[in-house]
Formats: sequence, structure tokens, C-alpha cells
Amino acid sequence: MAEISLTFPDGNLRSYPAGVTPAEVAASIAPSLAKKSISATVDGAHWDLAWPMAQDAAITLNTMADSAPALELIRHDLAHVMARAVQDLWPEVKVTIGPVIQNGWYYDFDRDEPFTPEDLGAIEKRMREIIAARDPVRTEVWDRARAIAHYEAQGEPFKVELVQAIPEGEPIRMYWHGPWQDLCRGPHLQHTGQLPADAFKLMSVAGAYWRGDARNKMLQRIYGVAFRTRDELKAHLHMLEEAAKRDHRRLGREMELFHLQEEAPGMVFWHPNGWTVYRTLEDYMRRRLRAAGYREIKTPQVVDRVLWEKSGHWEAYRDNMFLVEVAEEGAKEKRINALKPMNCPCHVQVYNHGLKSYRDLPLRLAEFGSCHRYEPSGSMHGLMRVRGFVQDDAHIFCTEDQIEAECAGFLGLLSSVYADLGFERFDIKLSTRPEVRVGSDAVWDKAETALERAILKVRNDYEIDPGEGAFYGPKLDFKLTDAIGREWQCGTFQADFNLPERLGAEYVGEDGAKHRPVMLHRAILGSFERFLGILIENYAGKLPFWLAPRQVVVATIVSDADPWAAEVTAKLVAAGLRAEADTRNEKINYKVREHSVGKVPVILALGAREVAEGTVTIRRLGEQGTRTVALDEAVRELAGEATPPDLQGR
RNA sequence: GCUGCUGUAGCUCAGUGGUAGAGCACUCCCUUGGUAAGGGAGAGGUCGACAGUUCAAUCCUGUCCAGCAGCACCA
Repeated sequence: MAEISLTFPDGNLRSYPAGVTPAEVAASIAPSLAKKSISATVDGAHWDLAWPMAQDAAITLNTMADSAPALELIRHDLAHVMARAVQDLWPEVKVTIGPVIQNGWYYDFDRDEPFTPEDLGAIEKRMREIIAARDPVRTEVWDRARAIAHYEAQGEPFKVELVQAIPEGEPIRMYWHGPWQDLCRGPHLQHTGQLPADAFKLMSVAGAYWRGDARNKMLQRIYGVAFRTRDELKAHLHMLEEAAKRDHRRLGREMELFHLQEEAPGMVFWHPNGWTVYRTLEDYMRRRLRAAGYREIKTPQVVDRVLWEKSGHWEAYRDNMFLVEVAEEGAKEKRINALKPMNCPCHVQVYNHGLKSYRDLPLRLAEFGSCHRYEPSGSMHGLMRVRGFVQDDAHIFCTEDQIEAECAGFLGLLSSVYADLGFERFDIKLSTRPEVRVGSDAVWDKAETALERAILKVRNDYEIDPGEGAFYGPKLDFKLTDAIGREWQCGTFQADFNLPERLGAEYVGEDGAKHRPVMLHRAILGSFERFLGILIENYAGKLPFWLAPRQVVVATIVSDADPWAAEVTAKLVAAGLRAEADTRNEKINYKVREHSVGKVPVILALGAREVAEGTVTIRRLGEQGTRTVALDEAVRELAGEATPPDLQGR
């Protein structure tokens, strides 16, 4: 019999007969290792202890102490155990797929009746019984015809489809968890008793399309989370609660920032506090753009369909546009306008007004452009996905040769803005030419290279998404990472060879002939609404001092301090701070609590002592201690902190 | 848009086939209190909208609207 040699993590090399399984290898080393092992990593692939190895390989035996493989096995086995529990309880339910996802797994079922929360409880209970039974797990490789015949006999049409979709040459594996069988690529644990009965939880049930396609049947997806220990599960559930506490919809209410209501779904009603943050951010962006050589413009919200027909949006995106019909005097037909869903066609109109020379390029036109898009009802989410929003939009008209320098300049601006707003980390993705596109290959070559070279001036790591560019040009997407590790795509930089053509943008070149400019669409924040949502969640409501809607509350301890509070507040306001006096007939405890809940960064408490000394006592949000200082000193200190980052040090 | 769930006071929620309640918030009174809720009283609701069943609907049924979770979508 042929021999294979296996390399162990410590560098040792040992020979085994071909076809040896990791379980046998473990047993050959030590019975204790055989007992502890749950899977193997063979040449980097996650390997079932029962799979035979046919050739030389590097092998590592995994135990429950190895977090990544352990969690994958636990979650994957639990997906099977859940599917089995569901079919035990409701044999008529059809099974489909059940992959491992972050923190857990899901499994999609086809069942006419919806699963209820009570059903989830029953399923969990049955799962624990299956775990307690310590059913053995077994694997076999079948041929395609047998697997298809089996699933047809079982009345599992989805599984038949899955078997048919497995590429030629890949093994078709069947797994048994006790008497229950599932098609699965594995690997799995050795018996259900290895699963932690107290470290998983079924979370929710929701609809999901078969194979992720909206044209297919909607299945019922049950989500579960699982960890190795009960404490890890508890920690995860606690983390979810903490994340819920920084939900911008909740904080928006608590901090009185904004609200949404039925009569204007997806459109934000900004309250004084929220609008203050919004305006502060907008003012900041306006300064940054001006300093970076942009010129600000403002274009109409309501624009005749004719322009959208010219730009091509009418054909492609009409269903997502808000239409405004007007019965004009004397006209037979109503005039149809659209609320602009984007600013670019209007910006080309500004560009086209008057003949442009190559000397005018690059021309950077910026607009805080108010846009409306009819987003699908189910997609809306607080400030994160709305129907009415404002972009920090700008279009750069330039020559092909200027793309690289413009892109490099933009990258510098973007990273500086993100850093100012508290996001040090962001990732870049370059999407290159798709199959269907406009523009010559020479132009695409030039543009893609320009974007790539611009990135390389800033950093080495970026992701390439081949074929994912828009039909009109390559693009960069920027994803920032927030305080709890979530990623948000905000910035974008897109070259466009199409719109200048469609809308007839031109410039007179050095040669006296007319040329077509390239248009660069770019945004840093994306939409103000969404970015503010991200900021609120990133800071859990505790916005940096310069952005905080109410920076200082002057709270009196006794009513004798009211005049001093008025004087203090006036001084703060005169120094440009957003300060309010709270002279209500309430105890200081009450005021401190209320303004802490409202995320006011600084409370100045004034009692008899402060009145007598002409001082203020500073209490900062999240800190226990207080400091008593002279008023002038406090004003100087706070005014310094209130200076926006781009104006610091001036 | 699809599937499921939800919609009662500003907020968080309880409740019933005979038109409603709690806590917090709000108003007034008492209290002048030193760093996360002092005490008392009061006011506040077309029970998401529209139909239907019923002697009677906030409650049952249907349609619609909105929200939540997920899926799909996101120029």
C-alpha cells in the first residue's frame, strides 16, 4: 500500500498509509489527542476527522481550544441539528441550505405556515434533546445519480437542485447526524454531544429568497447564534444590547435631533439640536471644499423630464424618481418634471453655460445637492437609507491627463476629512471595466491606471473588484470602519466618459479644436443624513465637542445663582459656544442626570460659592470629578475645544 | 417590492366585544437642594386610516398606510 508523509506543526514528518484519516493520525500519536481532536487543518483546508487523506500534506489537529475551527464546527453542526429538529417537529417542511455566518448560522426552510416565536422555543428544546442524545455523525461520498434519486424520493426539490449545481469532480457528501441526513460539504464534529447545549440561541425568523433571487420562492430563514461557552453567548447578547443603545433612531429621539413620520416616509424632520449638528458639519465641509479649490453652486430640485431623457436617467431609473406633474396654463398636456435624484445632469448644465477653455480645467463644481429617490419601502432605515437627502456632491470636469492628479487630490482631502471626523481607518476598492461599457479601451486603460497610481501615492493596500465598474467609467469606493468595527461605504470617486458625451459638454483645447472633458463624480460623506447617522452611532451620541448640538449647559444649584448663570451663559454665547442656562426649580442631581442622558458634553454648575467667587464648576460628560475655575479661564478653555478641527491652530 | 411581526398619551408599554390604564415626560403647588430622577396635585388619547361583521368594535375580518427584522434593491 502507498505511503504518504504528513508534516506536523512542530515540523515533524511521519509516514502513514494513503487513505489514513485525521482521526487515525491523532490516535497514533496519543489517545488523549484522539479524544480532544475535533477536526484537522490539512494544507490549509478545514478537514473532517473522518476524511481519508490521499497525498502528502501539512496537518494540524484542532481541538475545542482552537477558536476558529471550533466555532465553525459548532455553528455548522447546529445548523444541521436545527434542520433535523424542524423536520422532527414538522416532517412536511422542506430543507434547503444552512451556512455558517458571523456569530452563528441560518437555515432556510420551505413551510407554508410561518414559524412563530413559540416555534423557535420548541425547536431549541428539540435541539437540546438531540444534543443530549449524543448522536454519532457519519459521512459518505455518493454519486450524483444516487443523490438525486434519493432526494426525489424524499420529496426534497431544493436539495435536488443543490446536488445538480455541484460542479463535476467535486465530491457529493452526505452527512448523518444520528438518523437525520443532509447534503453537506462538511466538515463536522463526531457526535452531537460535542455541541454546547447552553451556548446557542435561536434569534429570529425572516423571509429570504431561494438562492437570493427575488424571482424565486420566498423561504423562511431561522437565524441562530452560537459560541463555545455560555459566557461567550451571554457576552454576545450583552454586546447586542449595547449596540441597540447606540442606535441612531433611539439617540435621535433622546437627544431631540430629528424625527420621521408617516406623512413623509424617508424624509427627515430635523429639530433644532439635529439641525445644529447638520449645519456644523455642512459649514465644515464647505470650508474644506473651498480650501481644496471647489466652487459651490446650487441647481434646481424640479427639472423637466426632457433633461432626464437626455441624460439617460429617464429610461433607466424612472421608477425610482419622484414625479411632479403641473397643469400649465394653456397647455393641453401636463408637464412632467422629476425631483432630481442626483445632481450631475444639472452640473453639466452649469458647465455648458458659456464656452470653456482648457485653461478652465480642472473645473470643480460642488453642491450640497438636495436629492430625492423613491427607495423601495422595505429598504428604508432611519437616517441610513432615506428618500430625501443631501449629498456633499461635486463634479470635476477635466482632461484625461488630469484624472490622476484630481484623484490624488481627492484622496488627500477625503482622508483628512475622515480623520477630522474621528475615522482613522478606511478601505479603498477599485472597480474596473465591466463587459458592457462606453468609451474606448485606450480611455479605460488611462483612467484605471490613473486611479491606481493615485491610490499608490497614499497607500499600498487596496482591493480590486474586476468588472464591477459602472458602464460609464471605473470608480473607487471608500469604506470607513466605526468604533464598534462596522464598515460603512461613504465616499466615492467615479470617472464618467458617458454623461459629457450625452449632454454635449466640451472645451476648446490648446489646438483650438473642441474636445470632450471627462467628468469625475465624487463625494466624501455621501449623504449628510446617513453620515450623521453613522456619526451618532460611532460616538454613541457623545459627539465631539465642536459638533455637539448643546455644548454647555449652565445649571444652577440655588436660585440665587440665576443672575450669575445668565451672565456666564451670555459670556459663553459671546465666545461662540452653544450654551444654555438651566435655572429650573430642580435639584442639581436632576439636572445633571437629564443633561447627561441628553449627551451634553459640559455642565457648568453654579451655587452660592461660584456666585461669591465669580467661578464656575466644570463637569464633563462621562467623568465623575469636577473642577472649579474662574469664568474667563473656562470660556478660554471651552472656546478652544469648540474650534472645528480645520480651524485649530490658527 | 417580498415574507413575518408591530401600530393604544410626547416616550416606554399594559389592557378589554359595552368608546381606556401605568411609569417617565408635561403644567401647577410645596421644596433652595452641591453633581445621574425631592414630594404633592393636575392636564393629556378619533386606541394608524378606511370598509365590513355585530344591538355594540380600540378589540373580530378585509384593504390600505407606516414602522421593525431579514431578503431583494441602492444610478
